[in-house]
Amino acid sequence: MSAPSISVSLPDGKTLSFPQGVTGTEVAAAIGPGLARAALAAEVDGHQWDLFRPIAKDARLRIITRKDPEALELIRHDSAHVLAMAVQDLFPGTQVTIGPAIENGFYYDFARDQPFTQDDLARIEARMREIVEADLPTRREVWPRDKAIAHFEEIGEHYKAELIRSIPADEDVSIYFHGDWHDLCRGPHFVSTGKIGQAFRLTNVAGAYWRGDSNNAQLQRIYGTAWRDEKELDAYLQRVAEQEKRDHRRIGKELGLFTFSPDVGAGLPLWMPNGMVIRQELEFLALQEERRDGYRRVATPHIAKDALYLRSRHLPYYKEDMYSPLDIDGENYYLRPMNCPHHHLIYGATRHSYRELPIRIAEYAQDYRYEASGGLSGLMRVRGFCQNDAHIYCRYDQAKDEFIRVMQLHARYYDLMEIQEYYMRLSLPDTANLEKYVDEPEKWLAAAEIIRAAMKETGYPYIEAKGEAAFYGPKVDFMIKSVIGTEYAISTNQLDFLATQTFGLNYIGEDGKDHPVYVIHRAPLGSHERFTAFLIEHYAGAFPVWLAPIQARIIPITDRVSDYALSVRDRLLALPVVNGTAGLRVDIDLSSERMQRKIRDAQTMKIPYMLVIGDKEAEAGSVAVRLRSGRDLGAMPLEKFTDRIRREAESRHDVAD
RNA sequence: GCCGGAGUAGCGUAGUGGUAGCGCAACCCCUUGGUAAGGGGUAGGUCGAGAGUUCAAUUCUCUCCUCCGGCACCA
Repeated sequence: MSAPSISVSLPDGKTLSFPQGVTGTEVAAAIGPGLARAALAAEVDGHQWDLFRPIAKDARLRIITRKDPEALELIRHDSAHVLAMAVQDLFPGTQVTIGPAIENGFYYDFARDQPFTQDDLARIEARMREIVEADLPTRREVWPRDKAIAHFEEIGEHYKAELIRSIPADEDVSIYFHGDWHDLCRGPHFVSTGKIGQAFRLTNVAGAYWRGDSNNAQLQRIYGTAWRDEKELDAYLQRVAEQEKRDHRRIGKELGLFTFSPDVGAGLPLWMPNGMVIRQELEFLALQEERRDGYRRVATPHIAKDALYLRSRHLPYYKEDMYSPLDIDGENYYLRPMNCPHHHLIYGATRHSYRELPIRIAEYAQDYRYEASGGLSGLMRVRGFCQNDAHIYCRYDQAKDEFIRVMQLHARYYDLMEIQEYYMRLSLPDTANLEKYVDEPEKWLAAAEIIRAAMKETGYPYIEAKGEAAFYGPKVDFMIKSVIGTEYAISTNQLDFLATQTFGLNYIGEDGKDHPVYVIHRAPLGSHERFTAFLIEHYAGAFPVWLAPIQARIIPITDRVSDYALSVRDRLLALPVVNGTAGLRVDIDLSSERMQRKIRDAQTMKIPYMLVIGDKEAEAGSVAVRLRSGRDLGAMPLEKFTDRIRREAESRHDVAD
């Protein structure tokens, strides 16, 4: 079979053929410079999945089939256009703005005074299906910029006109027509609306600022999801349903992990006994790992005077995001939003020789930030949280190796928690917006170099992002994915060259003189709050033994064995466990319910082990072990069970079921 | 903070301009049962808070609180 060719229809009715992969430049040369601007239809004999592509630079004209990753993006982008068509059809006077393809689907932002309702959404979706059914042909035109501005102003599309105004004056713009409807668009698009297919859904309406700026007017954004076929759509909807089932807010309630109260305040979680177990175990893990890496623990107050944050320079940057100060004896005390300044004071309290460095100061520390009310979300975004914080004070020549050690510490945690997918995001200052950062260009460059070198050396995947740095230095965030693929920004690490100035943090070098220290801020486990939210989703609440709030529940079948069952519990509670903060966590169900019911209750609580005890077990001095997977291990001597559960708790690795 | 939606018992929910039901959980009784819901009964509500309209408000209006979906923000 010969490769399909691309035929280009010219305005005068002639058709030219090109092989696949021809570039826009080549086509332009063949049809003449005058025509390159004209309407251009690229089409392939007998092929369903061709597309329009502007003749520009070296863009390749090629056929996109359903197998191409690009096709999905086209389906979504075309869907956004069809959504806008449907909306303008049903709600005249609504202005269009932008509508891109995004992960899983698309959206379109509209300017309209009246809000769209759920009912409107259903009507719009129905209209979209008709437009797809009608299979309207796509046509591309290239207009001079000024003509486009005048046109869109004339038809009342002021947002579009504004968009075009930001394009350089000598550039042309492309306009895509689907039937009579048209929109400014870079393309490409399919040749007709029918190519989208019907595997799409409108999902929700939301507010969104024009051009992403909260000083601008707010538009109405309609979101949709779109796929190649029903099967993909169903799989996606199922994934969403699974995410809802694993939602940490829901499971947190079901398992009694944490709660909130309007009387305490938004974003201030109350940790319940079961949730506290997870916090304690995480903290104990950090304690062990950090001791291995030479950290020393400190404890510092939750409040400080404004003087501290003026000195650290946090106050001017973040005043709006801090709780209002307490006025005590005429002085302003702030709830601390971070621990860095406190730790700096500890470093600075003593003179340090170059021989002592690096000095690593660690604290699981409670912080308070007055986060915007609309951004709060379960344990993911809170106003009171407890950070796995530490600061490393080191020499310039040690910074890279220290940074590498920090990243390796992350990897150890991820390994332990079976986090397969993660990457680092290096955040540098936005060069267009430099007033947000400390003005020390050379130090920025030097710090960025150290971090890049460290990241390269570890070999973990990373990306770079502009404009996300801390004001005092570049930042490396770790992004991790749960088993169902949701991404969490879980840990943040920075290389700080400012603290040495603001807090006078130095060390005495071999030459007997003072030298500045570099400070590494790091928090591999992030906060208890967010990390727990992640773990809940990751494990769907079925925590491994070392984290499980209740590790084993004893289920006596009859009252006759109550005494034996209680003695089993007491023996389990008395066992020392090396890694556990307080031995095994075991309870007993002495209610008069039937055994089946007790098993169900334990299952619902996702307790790893159920120890069923009846006359036989009491007689033999054994326990019948059932796993939450449903597997029945049968009766075994208590010692055999304790060996297993202790090994699991101590190693932090469950035996495979 | 902004746009939109919501708040009824511990949890999940129904409902109405004439002050509320259901399921699960809780408690009591019967049941002593061998691996995911035995049966019966009892109790539990300032219908998120405050104000207004009304003869009468859980229901309509306003303000506040809290939550949800986004946006903006995220040291």
